[in-house]
Amino acid sequence: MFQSLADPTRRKIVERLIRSPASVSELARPFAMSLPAVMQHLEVLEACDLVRSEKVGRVRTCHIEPAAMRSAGDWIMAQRRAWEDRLDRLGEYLAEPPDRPQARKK
Amino acid sequence: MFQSLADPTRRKIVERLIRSPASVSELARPFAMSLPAVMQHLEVLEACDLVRSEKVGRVRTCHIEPAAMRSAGDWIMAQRRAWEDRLDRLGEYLAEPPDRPQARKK
DNA sequence: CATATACTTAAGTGTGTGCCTAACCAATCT
DNA sequence: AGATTGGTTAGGCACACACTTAAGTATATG
Repeated sequence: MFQSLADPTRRKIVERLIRSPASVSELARPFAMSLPAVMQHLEVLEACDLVRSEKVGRVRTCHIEPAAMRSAGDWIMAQRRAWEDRLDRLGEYLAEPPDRPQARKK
Repeated sequence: MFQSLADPTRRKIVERLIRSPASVSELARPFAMSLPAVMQHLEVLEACDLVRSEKVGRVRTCHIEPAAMRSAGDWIMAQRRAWEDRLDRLGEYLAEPPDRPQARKK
């Protein structure tokens, strides 16, 4: 999932698809890149359920599946939250009398 | 930044550092991996400002820098928001009379 | 001073990733 | 039917990445 969003091309594709669904060649047009290359990016995005696509006639239309996006957001938010909790605990600690050994190692 | 979080080892390191700062070898201990390997992960994390570290005596202590984390979270949140806006607009569209050509191609 | 500890640097290796070209279907259009 | 359009498959190539081992360097410790 992060692996997937690690590539800038793929992020651009996501940004594009957020605006509206699009066909493969529509997605490929803005990039200075062969069509197969874009296809492979789409495969990656589909593999992690960020994007889904259906083929009608000869055109495949892709759209976003926001559920996966949420899970990546969740991880980051969880880390951020944990960090803020830690800051809070640090605040409490600093509020206590400063001469306390408590150097408990291992 | 996403590139950085793409690696599971690196995510584990971040999770560990969120709990509290730690030395390089402390960070390395849980992993079945040589110390230099962990160092390289740390370099990546520092390169994108997710982690910072100072050396005192012979031990280097690492801690998180939450600002960078926020920026990745922001991107995801922006996408999520845009998606929700889009759903809203779709709702408005569906509320309109359904017989409208508007097939504007190219 | 000698040894152990905590990193650091350097160099090398196997695998993965992103991209390409070329050839190949399968719907549409004339 | 024949040409065009939209997509797919296959193979290959170059570089980046995640490691490794081996050999440092600097700071404690006995």
